[in-house]
Amino acid sequence: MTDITAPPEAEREAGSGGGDPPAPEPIWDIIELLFFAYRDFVGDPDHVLAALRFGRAHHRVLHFVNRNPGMKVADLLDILRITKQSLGRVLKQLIDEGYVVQQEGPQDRRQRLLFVTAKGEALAMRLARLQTARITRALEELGPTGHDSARRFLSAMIDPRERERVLRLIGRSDRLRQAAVRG
Amino acid sequence: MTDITAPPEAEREAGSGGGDPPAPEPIWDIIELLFFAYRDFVGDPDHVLAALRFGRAHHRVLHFVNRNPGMKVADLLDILRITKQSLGRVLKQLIDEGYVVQQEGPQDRRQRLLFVTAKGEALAMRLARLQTARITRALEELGPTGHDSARRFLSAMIDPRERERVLRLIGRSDRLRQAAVRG
DNA sequence: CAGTTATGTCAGTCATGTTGACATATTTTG
DNA sequence: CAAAATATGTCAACATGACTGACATAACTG
Repeated sequence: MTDITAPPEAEREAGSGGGDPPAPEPIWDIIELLFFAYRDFVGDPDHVLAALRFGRAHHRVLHFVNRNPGMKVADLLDILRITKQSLGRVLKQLIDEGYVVQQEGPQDRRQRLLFVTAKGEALAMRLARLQTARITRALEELGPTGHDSARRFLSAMIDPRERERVLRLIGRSDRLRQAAVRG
Repeated sequence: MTDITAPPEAEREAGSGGGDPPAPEPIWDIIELLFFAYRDFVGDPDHVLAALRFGRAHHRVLHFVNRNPGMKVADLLDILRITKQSLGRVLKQLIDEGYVVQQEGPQDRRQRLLFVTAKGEALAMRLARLQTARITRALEELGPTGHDSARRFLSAMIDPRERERVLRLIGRSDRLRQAAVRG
């Protein structure tokens, strides 16, 4: 194990004469670790998806539909922050190949509520377990407070404006899926 | 602050009868937080880059050249894991617009060692400071061990096979840039 | 009924990745 | 030294997943 624990920390170059405030050194380690960690994190599912002729865009859609059964198309667009045209293409493929189904909204019949099929859930869970394996391995290295630290760090990295919304989404999804399992 | 600290943790559904091992519930919170956190993290630079008609690909190249002055094209390809054709396109633009320069290798004259210009460094630093601002804000919420926790978590998320290499790269880049500043 | 909303679709463009083939200069090797 | 290997660049074609703009349909709402 290299010296991960020894902070390089940016020996604040002793601000010599005067002039402008010396502009603190960027936090290079976190910036670069995020790049490499995220690449590996999304790389796991990529291989499985490639075999099915799917890409990351399909994964994102499948993931959030699996997590939020019965969600509206508009909500999905809002979460993913893409246009309906972009969503349309991948959603159509997921529907055509039997991973997702749409169902008329019971109150508002304009809505096409989204659900994963058994096949869709199986794939979503398979991909989630791949990513979970990596996360579990990582958290085990960090001791009992690891999960909490990671969660707090990542939450804090989200725009304050949307943080609430995201945390609410994550919590709500948990309850939704529980209900779907029991129902 | 919502209940970030209360682990939803996946009430391991008490494995009823028997059959297959019940396949533990995925770690949904970290999976989704990574998605949202990373999106915001790369979103900051995107706005600045868009104004210059650059994209993320340009950012990555500029970043690593700034961090590793004098690096070989082959090393950059290896870090980014893209093809030379993909690199070529964005690198050419960065060179044409005066952000990066190439210099013949002193030992091996086939090599085109890469350096940022003053203009290139200014942009790279500006983007890094944007990301650093977000990271700083996040780490401040986590107390004194925040930086270390985050670093250890992200390191652990990287493939064990390449972790060493990445950590060495990060450490070496710090020293290289220090030398370039003093030199 | 008129206007708004939820969704879908067609067409064109852009950014960024890919393969495959080939070119050029330089170093290394038999 | 000639031949092979290496470092880099470039052309062409293609895939994915974003985008904008325009338009269509059905259903809800006032």
